[in-house]
Amino acid sequence: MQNADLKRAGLKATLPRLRILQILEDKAGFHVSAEDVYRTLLDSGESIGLATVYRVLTQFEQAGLVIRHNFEGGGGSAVFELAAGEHHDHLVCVRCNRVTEFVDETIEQRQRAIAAERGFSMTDHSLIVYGICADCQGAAG
Amino acid sequence: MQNADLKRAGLKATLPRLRILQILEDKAGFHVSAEDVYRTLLDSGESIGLATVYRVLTQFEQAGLVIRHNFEGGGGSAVFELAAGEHHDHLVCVRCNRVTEFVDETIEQRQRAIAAERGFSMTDHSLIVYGICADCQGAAG
DNA sequence: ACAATAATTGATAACAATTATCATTGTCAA
DNA sequence: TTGACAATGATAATTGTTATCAATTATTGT
Repeated sequence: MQNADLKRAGLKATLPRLRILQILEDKAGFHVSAEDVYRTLLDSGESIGLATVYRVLTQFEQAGLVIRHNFEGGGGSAVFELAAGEHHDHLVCVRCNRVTEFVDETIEQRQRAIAAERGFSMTDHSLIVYGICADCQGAAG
Repeated sequence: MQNADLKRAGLKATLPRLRILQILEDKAGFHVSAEDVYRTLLDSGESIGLATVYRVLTQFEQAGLVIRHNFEGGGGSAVFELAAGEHHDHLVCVRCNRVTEFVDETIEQRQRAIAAERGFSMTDHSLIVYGICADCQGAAG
């Protein structure tokens, strides 16, 4: 139950937060911007302020519920995804902006090793491979 | 000679461009923002417009002379480094923002393999490991 | 070297994404 | 239920960056 997820994160279970969490779950596996969330809520008849969307997404990020990405392009806006599940890296199509996820244990190990070698205490890491996806290669371009 | 570098990139060898290229060379290995470049020029008595700095850095990026990064934090501003030399990835200290570079052929290979497996034609990739550097771990925190 | 031509510059306005402000509203523990 | 305090939302403010456009400067042919 989402209510509990929020409490666990130290956040009061307010309507806007529940709504936003719901949307993120509905779009699990996708990457949405604050504007996307806002529009989706307005379109479904809900009333919410854009500032609240930004605030809540930031709170969710700090609580570890969602992950924020700053992919190249994308109009410069950050995108968010539910943090549920395993860590993963991203393949981003520079034509259609579609995002595919992947996990590679060899890369994970090497990253840990490299951080350790240099005395870094790793807090996070971000690997993004940009390219043109199979579909977009087929299409004229 | 920098003059030739610019010509080769299809850019006229103007004073602002030469100055900015010089600064990037002086700070080779460092990562500077547009604002940093602007301030450095003003401090050394040069006269330049901020718009020109942004424009020139973007042109340099398109010409392949510099690489733009959007690290987390850093006030949200992009940083640039001279593209001279080999491709490399980055370790960023989340405390002091210092950036260390590294190359790992195993990771490079896996990335290529992953892109190929999914039918992606890789155009670029970005790997950033965030953590706390040895110095900052030593210091109180 | 010099004038013509087209690109470049710089001051500033415009922009987009995001954050701060603050009066009003909602949540929750007692 | 109610009081205390956090959350919301409308909107102003900020920040990093890009567009505008008249004035300036680099190249090219002579």
